[in-house]
Amino acid sequence: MTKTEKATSDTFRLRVKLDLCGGVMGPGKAELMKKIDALGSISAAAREMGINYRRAWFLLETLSKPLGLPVIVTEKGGADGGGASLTEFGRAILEAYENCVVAAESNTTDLLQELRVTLNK
Amino acid sequence: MTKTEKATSDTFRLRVKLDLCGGVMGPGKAELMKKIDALGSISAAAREMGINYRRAWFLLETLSKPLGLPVIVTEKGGADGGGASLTEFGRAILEAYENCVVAAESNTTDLLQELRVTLNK
DNA sequence: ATTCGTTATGACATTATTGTCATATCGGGT
DNA sequence: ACCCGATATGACAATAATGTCATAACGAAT
Repeated sequence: MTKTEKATSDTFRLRVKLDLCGGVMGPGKAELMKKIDALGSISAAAREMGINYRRAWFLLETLSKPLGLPVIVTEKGGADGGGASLTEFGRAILEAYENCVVAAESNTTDLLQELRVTLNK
Repeated sequence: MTKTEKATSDTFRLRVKLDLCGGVMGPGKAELMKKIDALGSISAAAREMGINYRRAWFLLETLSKPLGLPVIVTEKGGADGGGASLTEFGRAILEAYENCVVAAESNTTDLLQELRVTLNK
């Protein structure tokens, strides 16, 4: 498995993205934002996810820009070097995304089960 | 807008993909399969979708291969040059996908509406 | 035998996405 | 004054996804 290859599970999965006027929220950005919320910095979140800071920053940028509002607020320097936390707005769309995922999955698990039976998988 | 740029609507959208053991079913492949079902050939379906035959064929391949079963059955030559139609299996996963989309959307429209209000969009 | 529209691939070009490296700035602590 | 760990970007490399062009095989109809 190459370094960038996605680990596709051998099970059936529903994958949900939220397209908010061009700012797309998917599982990756959701995870990133959750980790920022928990860890207080982009760097730490990126490290835990195995992506570099540059990319993490870029993901947040591509989410915020089309919407015209920042999903995080940041500070530079200081004792701990700085940090980042979610804006109220950022938290709102994160929550909305997670709710969507739950709602979507709760209504499709039985459909997936049916299909699994059909395919003997 | 470049030729390959996706036309992102300025509304909120839920996008659903079905990962079936690595064979991924999304809106593009679903549309393709529906058109094949309606038109009886990959070529015609591809034309209507604005993609070339090569790509259409490739999409079906990437869906079938990980699952180990063909989603279409084809024939070459003959009066009309040949054609393609969905297998029972192909029809099953197409239906499952569409059901998933409906189910997912029906439970998330109000969440999206809430978010839309929050963002004044 | 030739034409026609299709399936089926190979080979390559172009574009998009993702990853890497480098550099600057910030501000408290030592 | 310097170090540290963070934000913030630029510039480029590497990989993945998509598009384009070419070619062959097929089989009924003419």
